[in-house]
Amino acid sequence: MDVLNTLEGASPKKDKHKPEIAKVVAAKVNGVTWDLDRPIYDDATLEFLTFESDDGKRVYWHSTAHILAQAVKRLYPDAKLAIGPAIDDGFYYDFDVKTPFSPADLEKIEEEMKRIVGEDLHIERQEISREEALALFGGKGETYKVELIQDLPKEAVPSIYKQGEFVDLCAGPHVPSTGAIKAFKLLSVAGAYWRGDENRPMLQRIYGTSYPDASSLEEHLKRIEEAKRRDHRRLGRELDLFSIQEEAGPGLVFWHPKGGFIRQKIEDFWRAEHRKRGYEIVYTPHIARLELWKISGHWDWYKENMYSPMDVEGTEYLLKPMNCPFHILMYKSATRSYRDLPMRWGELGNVYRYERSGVLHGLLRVRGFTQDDAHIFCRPDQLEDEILGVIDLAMFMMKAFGFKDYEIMLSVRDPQNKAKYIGSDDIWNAAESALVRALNYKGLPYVVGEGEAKFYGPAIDITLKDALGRGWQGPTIQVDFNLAERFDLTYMGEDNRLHRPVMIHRTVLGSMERFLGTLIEHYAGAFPLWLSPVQVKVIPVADRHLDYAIQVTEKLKDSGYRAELDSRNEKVGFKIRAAELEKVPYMLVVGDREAKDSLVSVRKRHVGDLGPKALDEFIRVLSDDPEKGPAS
RNA sequence: GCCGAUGUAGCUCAGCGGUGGAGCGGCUGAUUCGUAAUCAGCAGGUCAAGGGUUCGAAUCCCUUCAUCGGCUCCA
Repeated sequence: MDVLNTLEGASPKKDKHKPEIAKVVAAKVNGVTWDLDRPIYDDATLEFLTFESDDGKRVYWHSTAHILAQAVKRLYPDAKLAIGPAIDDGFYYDFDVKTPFSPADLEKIEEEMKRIVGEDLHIERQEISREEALALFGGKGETYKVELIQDLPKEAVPSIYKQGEFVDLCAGPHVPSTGAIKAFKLLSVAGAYWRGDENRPMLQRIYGTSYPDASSLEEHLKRIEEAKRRDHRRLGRELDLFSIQEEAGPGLVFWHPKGGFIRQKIEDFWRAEHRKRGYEIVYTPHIARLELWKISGHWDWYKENMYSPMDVEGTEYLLKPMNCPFHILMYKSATRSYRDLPMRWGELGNVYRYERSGVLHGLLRVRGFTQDDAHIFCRPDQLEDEILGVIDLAMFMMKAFGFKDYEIMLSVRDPQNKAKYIGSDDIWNAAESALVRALNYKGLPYVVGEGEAKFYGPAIDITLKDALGRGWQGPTIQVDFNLAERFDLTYMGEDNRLHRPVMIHRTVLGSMERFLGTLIEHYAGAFPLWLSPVQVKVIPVADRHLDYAIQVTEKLKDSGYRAELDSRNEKVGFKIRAAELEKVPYMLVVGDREAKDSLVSVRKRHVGDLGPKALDEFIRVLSDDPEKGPAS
């Protein structure tokens, strides 16, 4: 085969559409990412990749991971290499080492990496046979690499990348030399199981990121700081919204008055919106006989998430991890007619699930939480419309809380492990196709998540994107033909015969805890007007303005706004600062000037002084505020 | 649960073998002030819990609990 060309000789400078050559990290040849010095054997479409593109970033970060591995091998020759991919905003590399890395080790490794970058080692691709690859890595004692080679698909040709003394098994591509990596930082070290399997060895994973220039790296580090600033655990304490108390137990949430207020506001909105859409609100108990959970299948399929039974006069009871069996029992409390369907029963249901201690995280992963749950019982011919209705509601809710972007996943069974799920293939296929039809009807793009289904049915799971572009677990819509079967649910059809209803399990917020946690981070604690526990802070300049300040506060309260007076004996600046830190949307400064003419000096959160206004005019400002509340 | 780190006043943190410190917050007093911190005084801690080493432990060791960063798992 003749080599027609390599990209080394290319001179992209001649073409203004091509990026500056120094910034090119790799190329795409016929759509496949390609090393710049890898031969091209045929006519091809050619595209240059820079760091600006997603593929380019991946190449850049992956190359940095190799430099990390090389540095680790230099400093710790006994370390065994596992894998080192690029991730969303950087890279990691897993190592098997006798003693875990310390933060001080990271600094040493970083120093060595700088040296490798300084050496500007040429990065060379080479394709070798499977036997050669096994001999090469086997000879180095790289047992993880050997396993990877053995697991390569038959047709795959192993490729290796060399830079100086370092060689790694890798599909590539990579930047042309180590000197291309300009700015990088190792961020953290953590344990990670080999191939994500908790029964296999725990490796040491080093995370890092890199950029073509120092200022971009700096920006990235600032984004990490910004995320820390928005951390709902921190804001929850600073804004006095909620707490989790060691004395009570981990994963159990205490809603303080301000957090409770926001939660209640959301719940009120939730209930009103559900009633409007034909839902009825129900309440059910927190415990039930073990026998019920056996019928539902939870005892067999969900046991590892449930707390141990408690003895009540010789009968075993379980704390509920889900609400569905209760709604099913209610369904069975009467004979249902086809005319009754669909029935949509919503409940803000408190459920308790056992979560392993290491996974608990603020409000986002707790042991007791309130699902904004609902179950729709419908006829098979109504199923698609009902799914569409839930999708609409979910979209409406996300919009109401300012989430503009989302990702949709169709969660299906793990094809390798169907024993984890109840029900026949037929039933699962029917449920899946109902969800797919609804998504297609709406023209919504989605990815398929194998193994992401619930034990009783497939689902549409929606991930919300917050103000920083981070993804959060949001609504879920699950189609279930199984529980109706297990509980022998029926309705009387038009034909005077008994039929089996279909169930939809769904949440549109997820859980109050997780949703509030998400919302706190999304808004950075600065809730829109309608959710703010305190909407207006009235700030008198001196004691003699107290009377007028009280009048203003009362007038606002009478107009239906949540106003609070800061009557403390402090200077205006102090109270402004306090109100800003409390993230109150509006502050009203009242002094001699205002008291004289029934004015208020308006200051808007994050914006500053808006100047004096008549009190009535300010009330109009409030009622016109776009954050006054979702249209409903 | 696993790997690593951490746990000192309500919060943020210093102290790291010789009988507990700061700032903020809180309380009290003074000040009456115009858009992100007025001044002063006072109170507040079995240094996460339990055990050990030591003449002596917040400090060293062990166990437990909790938290944090991840892994696995999830609303």
